[in-house]
Amino acid sequence: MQTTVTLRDVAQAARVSVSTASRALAGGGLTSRGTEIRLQRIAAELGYRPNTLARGLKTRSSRLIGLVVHNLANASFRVLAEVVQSRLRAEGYRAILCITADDPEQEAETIATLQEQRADGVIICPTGRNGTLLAALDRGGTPVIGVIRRDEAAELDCILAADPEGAYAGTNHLLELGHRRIGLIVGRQETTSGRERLSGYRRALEEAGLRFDPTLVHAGRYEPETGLAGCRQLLDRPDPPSAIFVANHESSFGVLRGLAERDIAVPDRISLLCYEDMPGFAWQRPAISVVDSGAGALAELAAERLLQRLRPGGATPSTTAREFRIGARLIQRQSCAAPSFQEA
Amino acid sequence: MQTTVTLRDVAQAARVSVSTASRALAGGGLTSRGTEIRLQRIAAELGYRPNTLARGLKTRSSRLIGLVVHNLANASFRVLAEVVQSRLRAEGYRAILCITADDPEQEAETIATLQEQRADGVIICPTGRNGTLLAALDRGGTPVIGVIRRDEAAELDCILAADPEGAYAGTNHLLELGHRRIGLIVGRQETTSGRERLSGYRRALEEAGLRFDPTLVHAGRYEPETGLAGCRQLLDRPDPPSAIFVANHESSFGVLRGLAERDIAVPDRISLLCYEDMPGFAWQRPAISVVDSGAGALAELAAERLLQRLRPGGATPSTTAREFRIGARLIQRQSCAAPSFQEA
DNA sequence: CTGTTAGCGCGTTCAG
DNA sequence: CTGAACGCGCTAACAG
Repeated sequence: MQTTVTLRDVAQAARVSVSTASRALAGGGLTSRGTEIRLQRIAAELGYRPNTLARGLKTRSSRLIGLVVHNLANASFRVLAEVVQSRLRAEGYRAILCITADDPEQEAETIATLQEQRADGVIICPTGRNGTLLAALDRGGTPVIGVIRRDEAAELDCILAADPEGAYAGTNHLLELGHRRIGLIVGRQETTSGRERLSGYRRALEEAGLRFDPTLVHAGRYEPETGLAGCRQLLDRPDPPSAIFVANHESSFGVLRGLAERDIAVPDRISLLCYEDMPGFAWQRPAISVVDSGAGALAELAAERLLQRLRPGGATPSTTAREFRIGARLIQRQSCAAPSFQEA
Repeated sequence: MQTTVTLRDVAQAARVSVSTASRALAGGGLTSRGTEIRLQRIAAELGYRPNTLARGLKTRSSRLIGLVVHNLANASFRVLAEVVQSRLRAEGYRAILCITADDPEQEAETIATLQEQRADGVIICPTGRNGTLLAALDRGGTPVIGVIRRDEAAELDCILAADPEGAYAGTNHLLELGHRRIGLIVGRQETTSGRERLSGYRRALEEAGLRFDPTLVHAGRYEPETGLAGCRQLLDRPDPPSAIFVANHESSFGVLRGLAERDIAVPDRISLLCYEDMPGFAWQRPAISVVDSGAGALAELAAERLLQRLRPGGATPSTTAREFRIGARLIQRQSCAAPSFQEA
């Protein structure tokens, strides 16, 4: 059954040596035009498929790239996976999907496996606890590109979102509309993005001459529940904010629910601004304004950067390890408006 | 730099032959306990990582599984990817993520590449145009499990959703609430799920003694736009339905929008029932009732079935190729109610 | 331009 | 229980 037709079979059928067959099929013009097309034909007839394992053993390149993310529920990771996969495929690479659940142990195990698999490169959103492993991998010759979060312990190429600027721009937008009390739902302060978004919010406030009020800030895990809890807490205040900035993507649904359960009209009563765009936001009613962190562009740059280092003579890490930022973009839809008089 | 430590290095350091080292690290008790743990230690010290490529060349097994889906936006595909990836990893396999965009050409190319990569198995949601290729792959010894859609041309193991029953149950639910005119937004009739859901809807209607009215049915591409167009069309009728069953997951957002833009109260004015659960539905206001097609269970069964065939002595296709159905489940939330008197 | 030779790193016979 | 030899399928030296 298992009719694995090998290069030798093709060579024999064509009455040439294996190496000639190899060269002809590689097609670099290392054989005469005649034998080249003849071998192409014979190979096709026999249904020959080169064995990537054998080739990889020889060339020390598996054409496999590790794509390591925390999950696929987050819109950014999803876009990352789709874009990276497609860009890599165009260059003859395949992506191994690795999901870590933001768990250092699973991440460590994943890195080890990727090493055994002789992955040619890795694109990873790090947990931050395995920087040493990642740095070693990179130094060992396997390019590693960090995305979204920076691993402080590793000197890696990394592509990040412009979170400080994005949060600043978003907050500013609300400020310009006239809001003075702006609630913030933000991610855990142990993460880069959590910290950076809070700092952008804070800077905008202070530049506008407003006092930073920590009680208006609700930092928590990346889950809808965080948004619901934060939203309720903000609404329960004697002096609720006139706008809420949900800078923790996963929490958006929770906030939406929190607002709806008290029949709070958006944007008439409270303005709502979210972070990281996703298809659902545009279809909501009112359509939700967002700070788009540019996951697509980030993914493309990550893939490009990796591919560049994969090409012969590609940049080595030590000389060039650097950080890129993808600009954030404010997308105005219908969920933000000037505060009602009552609040002003 | 590239300090690739090989089995030979380990053997030399331990002053044994390569084969002894191999056996010791395999750990099947083929060496003395002493050398076994000694080699384990030395290997660890040297940071030895077996080369999967070389091993695969020898054992004819890459430990790689092709995971082929149309996209990652669809909630079912997302769950499929997460679950399959995790289940496979537990057994030492890795998933290669392949996205086809439901395009037969990309699918064909993907299958070819997977063959070159010597994937040990494939889990695929087929486009339906490459059944021959898939069947050949399966017969060639690489187990292929079809999911979600059936490829008519290929005699494959496949795990499908219970779409006829799910649509039947959903429609019945609305019928029991007292609805008599139920609009249906459904997928393209070229797809199994599109046809089966329509037929389930139809059967429920007829069993209830109602005439099937094709003008209440809007079949279209798997996109939000389909839902918006269908919703508008239904609402524009002189006799609009009192309930809408959105049996095309991607269209849900569009229907939600269509309802909202005319300020139609759900479920007071119109009841809404969707298909395939996702986190967002529960967080909506009102929370959306759904027919859950059980993507998680489907993914688990697909992985399990594949693993089973991968194990030595696993079932061969010809003797056992069969179809599984994952039961659908109605999840009642708040978007369905009895029709208002005006409609009855 | 083509054939011959030699491994890539590992698992697995076959002797000892 | 251990070592020596072979080959998985392919590419890359080196000759001719």
